[in-house]
Amino acid sequence: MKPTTQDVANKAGVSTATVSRTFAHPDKVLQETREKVMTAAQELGFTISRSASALKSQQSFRIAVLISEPVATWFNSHICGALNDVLQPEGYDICTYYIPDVTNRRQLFEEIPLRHNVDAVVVSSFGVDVMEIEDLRRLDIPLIGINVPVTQGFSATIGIDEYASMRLVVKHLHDLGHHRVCFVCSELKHAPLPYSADLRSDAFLRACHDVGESIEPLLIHVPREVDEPENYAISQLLTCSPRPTAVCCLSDGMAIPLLFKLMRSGIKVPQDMSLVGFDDSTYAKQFNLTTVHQEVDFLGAEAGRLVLDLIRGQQPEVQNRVLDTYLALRASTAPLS
Amino acid sequence: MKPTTQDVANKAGVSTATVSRTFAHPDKVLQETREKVMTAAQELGFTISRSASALKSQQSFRIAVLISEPVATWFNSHICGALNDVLQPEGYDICTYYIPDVTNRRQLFEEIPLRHNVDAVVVSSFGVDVMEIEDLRRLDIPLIGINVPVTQGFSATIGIDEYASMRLVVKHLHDLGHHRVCFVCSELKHAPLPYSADLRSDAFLRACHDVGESIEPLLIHVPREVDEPENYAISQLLTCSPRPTAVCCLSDGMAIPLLFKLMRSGIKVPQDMSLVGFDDSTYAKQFNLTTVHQEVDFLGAEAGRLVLDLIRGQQPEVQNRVLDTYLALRASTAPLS
DNA sequence: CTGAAAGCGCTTACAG
DNA sequence: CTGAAAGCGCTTACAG
Repeated sequence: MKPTTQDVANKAGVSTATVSRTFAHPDKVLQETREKVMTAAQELGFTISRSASALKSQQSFRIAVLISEPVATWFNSHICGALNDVLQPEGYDICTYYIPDVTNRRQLFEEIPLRHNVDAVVVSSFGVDVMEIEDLRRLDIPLIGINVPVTQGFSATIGIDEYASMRLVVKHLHDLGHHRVCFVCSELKHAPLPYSADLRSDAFLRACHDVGESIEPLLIHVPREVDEPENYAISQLLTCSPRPTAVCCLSDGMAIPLLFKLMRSGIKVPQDMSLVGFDDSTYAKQFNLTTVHQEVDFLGAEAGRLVLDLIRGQQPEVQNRVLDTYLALRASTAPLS
Repeated sequence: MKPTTQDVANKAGVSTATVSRTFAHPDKVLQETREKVMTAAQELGFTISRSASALKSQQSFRIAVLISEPVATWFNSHICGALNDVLQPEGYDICTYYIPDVTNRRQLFEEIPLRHNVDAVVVSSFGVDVMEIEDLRRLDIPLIGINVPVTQGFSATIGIDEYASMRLVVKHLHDLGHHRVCFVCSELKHAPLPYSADLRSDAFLRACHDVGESIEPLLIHVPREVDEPENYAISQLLTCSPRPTAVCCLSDGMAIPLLFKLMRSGIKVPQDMSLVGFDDSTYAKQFNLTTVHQEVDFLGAEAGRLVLDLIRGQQPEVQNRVLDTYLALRASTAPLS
């Protein structure tokens, strides 16, 4: 009942080879023949079987995306959406593998049946250690990193520059006359991975140092197990003496609730305290939050194009590409009064 | 170089049939044999080829998820994540197809190579018209609806009851003594589909009607093309005379920015105006927003289980399942003062 | 440009 | 419980 290349071939009066070519390499088929085949295919409601194509052509048409936080997260959902937008039209499925735990992660890497079942692996926004990279490289397929802290071992990477980004923030606050600047570093509950948070707080400290003596950096580190990180942070902030006049957050996900809680506690933003986020994610604009904008959809789309290039055996123009971020200047920061 | 069932069979001293069975139906293989096979497989780094399994067993191990808004949306990202969590361990990939336009949507339905390339189709949160349902039914695979306004034609559906949910909201505001209650209905820019928004505002009106004469419903309809819906809504609200004392929003995505803007414009929530959202999505809790809570992860997971049941030929216990929602009572609503 | 033919790596009904 | 064997539906190198 289900039509095959054979059925189409019969109907169009050609061989199955020609039917196959019509779909896979239309340019290798005479236009006239192509039209006969397409007509026959349409009438039969024929579509190429992915499994058969895959088996024969030794591709799986699947791309694994490794994530360490749930998909239902601002960053990951945008990355996965953008990857899908680029890869689906080219015939590739994206398959997300959520690997929350760092502890037995290497074991998980082995359990995921990646071997010969995916055409490329994308690592989204977490650090992969040397051993793990080796495991992945043994698959002998392209390995693409998005916002990975260490680029070594990857076929190609793309991401933002944490340090340059934090420097934008620190510079801005410095220009506004702030001296006591605090960084709120809240580790995501679901991302118990060593790098990203540390990386950004390090970047903050380095940026403060580089901007000059006049900045007195402060760090608030919200433990992972805390239920209401913004309340924890605010308590810490209010007990600082002297109180910082500007606060940077690891992400908008921290900054936005903090903004709300500060308003509630009578601390005016930006009059009493300047506040800066990171990501320019949901609501940042509506809440007038000054934040670091990262072009996450473009990041995902370009990563998708890297995947395609590498699968097709083309070396990408830039192996480790760095995307610019910019400071979205809004009303949550103001000169020190 | 790539190990096949044949290689494993040779190494383990069994037939390929036994290797295959060890992976597909371990219970049909003697434990001793199973162990031999697994050892050989491990040593060779063997994994079953999905394409070959798929081709031979006439399954595709792919589930299409049709969405009308981007994945990078609160609802869709949670649904896709939950579906993946349930279906991936069972060997199924979920493939999201984003169908934004209602205009040539039917054509798109035909272009998506679903035929024989997916084992089930999930429609997430949009209305599918009669013709489209027919197209999908012709695929002759399970058709599952999540929060679909019309359940007819689906193999099974699961979702919340819009009317019951809005009734919770209206009842609550009524109990608090509010009479002039406004519903802000902002159509999502990316979801130019007829149903969901209309459905909920209808539900609101019906709920108002049913709760009694004393409620005077008001509707603000934010046009799709408006750039800053919350500003549009607030302008409309402030020009109402007499001004409504309570506002319900189509979703938290509207309510949360509105809450912020109201605070900014000196209108105190809840003292001057009560505010209710819908979804209980990101930040709703942190912002003390009274809202309708829908258990979106559970919804997605249960939909995944429906998919599995139907693929396996089992009729689900309930064909059209309705999940309860509840009113998350928080500080954005208060008695009329 | 097109066709005949081999074969990708599994699965499963059948026989033992 | 296990094996021999057929075949799922394509693709592609080769020949014409």
